[in-house]
Amino acid sequence: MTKSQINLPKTAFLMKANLPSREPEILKFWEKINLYKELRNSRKGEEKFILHDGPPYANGNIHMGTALNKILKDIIVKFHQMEGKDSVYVPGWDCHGLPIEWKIEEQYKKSKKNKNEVPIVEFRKECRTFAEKWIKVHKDQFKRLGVVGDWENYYSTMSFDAEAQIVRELGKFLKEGSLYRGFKPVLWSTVEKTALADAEVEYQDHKSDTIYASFPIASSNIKELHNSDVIIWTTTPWTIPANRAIAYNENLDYSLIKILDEGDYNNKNIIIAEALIKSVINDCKIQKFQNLKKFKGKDLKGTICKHPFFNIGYNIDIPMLEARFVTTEQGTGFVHCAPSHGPDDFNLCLNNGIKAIETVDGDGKYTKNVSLFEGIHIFKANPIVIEKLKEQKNLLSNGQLTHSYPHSWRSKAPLVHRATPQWFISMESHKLREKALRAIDETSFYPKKGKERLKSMIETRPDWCVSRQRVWGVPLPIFVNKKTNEILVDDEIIENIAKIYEKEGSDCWFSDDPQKFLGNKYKAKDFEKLSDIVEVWFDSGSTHSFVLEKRGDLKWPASMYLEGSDQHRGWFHSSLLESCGTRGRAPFESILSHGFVVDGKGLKMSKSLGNVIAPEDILKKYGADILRIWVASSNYAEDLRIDYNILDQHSESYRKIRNTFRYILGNLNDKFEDLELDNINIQKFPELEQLMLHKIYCLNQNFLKYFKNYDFHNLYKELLNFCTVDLSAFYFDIRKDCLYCDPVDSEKRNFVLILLNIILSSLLRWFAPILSFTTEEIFQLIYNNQKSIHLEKFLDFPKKFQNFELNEKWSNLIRIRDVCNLSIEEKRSNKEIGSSLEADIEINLNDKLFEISKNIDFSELCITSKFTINKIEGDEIRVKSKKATGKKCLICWKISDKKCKRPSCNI
RNA sequence: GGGCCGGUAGCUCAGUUGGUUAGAGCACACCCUUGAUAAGGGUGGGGUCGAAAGUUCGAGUCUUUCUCGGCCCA
Repeated sequence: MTKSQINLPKTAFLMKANLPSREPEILKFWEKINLYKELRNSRKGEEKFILHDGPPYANGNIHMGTALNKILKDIIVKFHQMEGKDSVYVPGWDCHGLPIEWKIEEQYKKSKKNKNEVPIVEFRKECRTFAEKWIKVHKDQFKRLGVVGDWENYYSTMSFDAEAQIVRELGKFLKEGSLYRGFKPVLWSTVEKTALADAEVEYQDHKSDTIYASFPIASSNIKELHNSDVIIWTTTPWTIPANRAIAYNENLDYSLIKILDEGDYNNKNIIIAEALIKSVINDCKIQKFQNLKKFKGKDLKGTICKHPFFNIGYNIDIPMLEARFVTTEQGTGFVHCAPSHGPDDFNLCLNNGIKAIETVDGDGKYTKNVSLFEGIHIFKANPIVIEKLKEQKNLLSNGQLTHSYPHSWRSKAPLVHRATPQWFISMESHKLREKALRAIDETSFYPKKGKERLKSMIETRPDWCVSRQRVWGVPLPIFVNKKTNEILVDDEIIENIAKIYEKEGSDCWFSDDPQKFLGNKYKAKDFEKLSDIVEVWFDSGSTHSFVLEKRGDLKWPASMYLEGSDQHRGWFHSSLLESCGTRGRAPFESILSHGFVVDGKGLKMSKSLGNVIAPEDILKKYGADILRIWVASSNYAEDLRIDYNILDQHSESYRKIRNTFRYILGNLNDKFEDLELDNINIQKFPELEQLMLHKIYCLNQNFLKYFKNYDFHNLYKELLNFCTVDLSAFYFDIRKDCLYCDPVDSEKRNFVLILLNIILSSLLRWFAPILSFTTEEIFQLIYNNQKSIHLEKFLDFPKKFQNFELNEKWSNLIRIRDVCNLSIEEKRSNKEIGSSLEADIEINLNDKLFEISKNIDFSELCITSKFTINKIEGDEIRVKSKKATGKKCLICWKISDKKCKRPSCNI
């Protein structure tokens, strides 16, 4: 009977969230109302916030890292939208490149198709179809996470517009002169006269000639080394003419040895690694020698050698360079470096300003760049090199060795590293490095440490090699004059190519008459058309040009780029260089980088460890909002841990939040009223409500502060604590009495309802960017499927909510309340009382606290039936509790001797 | 192997320029409530701050070494 006399909460909002099945319904709603379009309309003309999407590679299902990335982007985009900005998100995909080529080749292998017999254009079409398929898959998976964006008009690096613009971008480097032709070693078959990819290489045993050769030292900081020889060991004697440097390891110990045997090396001093003395002595059959001196590798710094052929036209300095790839596994502890014939050699030399040149032609013959050897085939050169070394008395020993060596899987012929023409963007010629470093300084980084990371990479990186000998990509739009060997630099031609690509894509480069691209201005027969493609980092590094600049709904530069921390060497890096080279500044105003997803113990996820969790598993078991909580509550500056235990904990927090909403909705009976916060007359409110308004105001300030720094884990924690500490355990608990038992027309109760409205309205907005689905579910409930929460703005709380004086007073009252709770708990554990409503508390306070407590109803505050308050000296707070006496009111459940103020009190 | 970043309760995170007994929420335990009930309240236990050494009157905080992990490079 009495239940009908009180106002118990009633709501259609169920505690059971059932997110895995409810969320797809909400997705349908967003689709139905065309949320993305509505979002744009709602912020027309407002300041733009553009988070430019780093394109994922269109291949394979998404994993936790991608999910994290997209959710974090979505959270940020939504925050800015709710802040009132026109916050546009255009997703994109990276489509060209080797991984897709491999997938298609794999399919060929399965169906026993020969790739070489398939026309390039047909092959490329299959790559395109493959990428399209995965874009579709990704799109659905991203949408399911609650990510809102322009999914209908996404961008891709393989769209005709993109391919055209990439050509224009390259044209800019070409015109400027910073794009130059250099040489870089690739694995080459002299039989097929072609470069081979790693996947096309087979390792087989091969018998090689080996030599120990001398490089006489010309100058060194170590006195004793003057007139000594550095000894190197190699299995490719034919690369000696191309030698330009010698590598050592600064951590190794080296020894200077005097050879006492008769012969060319009689009384000669040589240096080798100490750890390899024995093996060299054995190998070279040295009988007698003497140890002269030991020294550290690092002391070799600055040493310059002469080429073994310095007397016969090779009068060049051979610097000694520090390199970590030098080990004591084999050889002498010194590695001979021919930048044209080895990747290690190439990189080391490039970093030290020594460029590779074309030393061997496609057939395997030395070019005119190699004196003494021009025209000789490299596979016939070893005996000649050995002979010449002997002649010059720079051959310590030679022999043969059978070892594993790369061969072509098709012809089975041994392969060589051969410097082939490649296209580079210079870091120095037009001050690209300087521009990029300046641009980094002008960029905000979240977290700050990203700045140094990117900077140190730009500081040391070599020139950017942008050409690849593959087919699935944008062709390098370059013609070389057959007679003069000069590169054709002409804006008109570049623009002509771009225009053609805009219409039909870049496939035609491989199939159509070259004259099509050259127009009437040049004759195709005078030029060689390149068949290289642009490396894919240039593609994605150019997205700012064909997405941000080209679309009217976006702006250049982007407000933010947001990716995993590995992209400091990837997309952040390539975008920075591309943009600084073509536009003199970064394409972004800020960079946010996040760590990697690891398992609950901090280990990386791997199939073999069995600790992989797929986003799909989480969506099925928990729902996207739980995953979004995980993103928001994790510190993305470090690696992010995830396992089912962690997710369980977050779903518990979710339930707390959900129940907070449910309490409000229940007491409002799902009837929500929009209130004009400025019109609220605070003075009329009970103090407790005034205190809550102050707390809301402060929370919002912290909220804004955290949001400004993209500090979501602290922001989320603040919101969660508000729900648990301030609302559930305090305000809601205290106000149950008023909400349930006071008459519906009571003034006090109405004030409480106003507060609940304000709290609901605030919480919905604060949480909306994170709990995108749940806040929408509630919004639909209170607005009867009218509009979306995501179209709303954050509330602007009037300054008058702030009341530090009141807050100070109430923090003291809460301290008193805590002591009361302790006292009540004591009685409870003695089994004297159960519910706090059975208690009668005697509160003794010192002067100061007594003063502020005068008008306070502690029985309301501490949810007891009775209280008395006295002034004491000595202690600050002292509370005694006893069991309250009297009868229990059936309405408010308070125990009293006399009738309470509730109308139908039974006492 | 090198460079960079990191390790604070079971979990997610706070912890100012070194300064009382290292905090919060969740989880856990016990109790209460059954009018927030697939809820709610109260109380409580829980930490060698990755390890060791050093600087200092005093170190989670500064230095060094080690260890474990992550990213990038080789």
